[in-house]
Amino acid sequence: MTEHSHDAEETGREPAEKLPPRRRMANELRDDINNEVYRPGELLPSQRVLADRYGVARNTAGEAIKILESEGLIDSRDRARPRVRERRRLLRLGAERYSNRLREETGKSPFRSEVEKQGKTPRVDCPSIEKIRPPGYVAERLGISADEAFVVRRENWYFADEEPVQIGITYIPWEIAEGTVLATSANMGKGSLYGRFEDQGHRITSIREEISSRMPTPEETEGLKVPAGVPVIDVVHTGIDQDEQPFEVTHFTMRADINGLDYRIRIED
Amino acid sequence: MTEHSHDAEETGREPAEKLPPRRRMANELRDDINNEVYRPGELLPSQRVLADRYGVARNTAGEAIKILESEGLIDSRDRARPRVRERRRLLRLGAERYSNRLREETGKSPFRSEVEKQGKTPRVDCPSIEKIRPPGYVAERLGISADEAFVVRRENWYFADEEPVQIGITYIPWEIAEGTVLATSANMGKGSLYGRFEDQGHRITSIREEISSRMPTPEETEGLKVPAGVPVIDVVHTGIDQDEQPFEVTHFTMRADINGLDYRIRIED
DNA sequence: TAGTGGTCTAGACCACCAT
DNA sequence: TGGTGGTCTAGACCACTAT
Repeated sequence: MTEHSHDAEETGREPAEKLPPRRRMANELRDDINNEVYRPGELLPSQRVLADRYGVARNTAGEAIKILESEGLIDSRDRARPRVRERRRLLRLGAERYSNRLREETGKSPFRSEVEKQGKTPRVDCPSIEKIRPPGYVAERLGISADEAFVVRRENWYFADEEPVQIGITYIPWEIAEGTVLATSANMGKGSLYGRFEDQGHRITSIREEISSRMPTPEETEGLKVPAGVPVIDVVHTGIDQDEQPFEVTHFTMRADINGLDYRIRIED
Repeated sequence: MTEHSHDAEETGREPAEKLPPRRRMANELRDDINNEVYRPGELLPSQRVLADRYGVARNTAGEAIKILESEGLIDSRDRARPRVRERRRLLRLGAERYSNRLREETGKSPFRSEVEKQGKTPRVDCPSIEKIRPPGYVAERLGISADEAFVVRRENWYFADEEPVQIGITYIPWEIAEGTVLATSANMGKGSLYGRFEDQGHRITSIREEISSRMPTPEETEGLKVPAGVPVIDVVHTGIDQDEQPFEVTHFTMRADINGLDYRIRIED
């Protein structure tokens, strides 16, 4: 005697009743979640209760739940009872974040403004600055040699209300960074990073952003606290100056449940 | 006497030996994959062999493999032996695909050009055209009422070498589509979709693209044949005309293992 | 036909957490 | 302290696929 409503099932799914138990169970639970029988934030019944209700072994119930988890519908942090995942508002990062005027007016970094828009407190950490050989894809985009050139690698971690949100690794040709705070200091001062590039004669004029998505590595899962069933978005950003020269590459890795991108682009004729 | 090399393990990982077997096993297999002990495209040993080698039950070996699968490192299509996944070249979709000049010159849709660049054969299917009430987010972007207005909904499936690559759902205000091929025909003729908009007096002048990423729904997994451990990218695209009026919204859903985005953007001062 | 992955079961032990 | 999820095991049956 189940308590849920599967009366007029009309989801156009599979052969229907020939599914293996864990999948049938996952399907019904998914429907219940989508129909808000279980609401966002709500706890699911325990595995033992569910196993009983569906007439399967506890193992099997656990597997059904794991299916939903991998779809991002359910959140099983630690050993807590699984909850229906709540959809989160996304940070919407756009290209205006590079606007020179905006930067000069507010002196504030785009990440900070966007986080504050959500009433949260931004924090940016710069745990390391190194002089290294550039990775191949970076050298390529900067138009330098991966074997001969050096770059400064700046690692940045971005937080909203102390929750890790994204990582950004910035690579700067050594010729540009040498002798400046770009090569030495975590604190970029007024106008932030792009303010300093301008001091060096590189005013950001256009950008290239290459976007892709994938599942996180275990290190990223750990560091960014990415929940199960949530991908990351990679953005390889190249800053280009008034002479059409690339002067900086930043590789962002962002939790996809918190971040999105929002571009408004003029179409060249 | 294992055959693989875990001599000088120096991955800065966990408490090391206190991990549960399935996780330890997954870690070692992952290292082997990253170190190309198992090469891309190569078959992994069978679960029974692995279970033996690692001294665990077959179940447990299977779970370890499932972990790597969910990370996108391994491909277990159907019941075939799992293979180390090969990284695929991405279709790089950019904003120049909306260039009016390009369209007029080649008459070719941007998707087609990009697929042909990879030496593959593009195909676009339009299985349905309907007149409906717009979903809320579409109405919002078109600046119309979700309760009173109608739109034409055109569903498009994109293939490369007969492999499904992405889906695009285009919504067009009824006022614009009414009485034109936009509302009736799968075949858009020369200049494709945007050619027809131009016939109606809407020349694409700027676009807005909102990008996010998530795991696919079961329907998408099925329809797009998304392998396990691969996310999808959502792009909500809004076309804006010479009068700054939105005239079309297209919602793309793309397999993230095949598609990427590539924007070059002028920074307005 | 032999081997594979997919799946299920029943029972077990653990660490953790709220009461 | 009792219930939870996490995990492992050993054995089993199935459908499919290579040979």
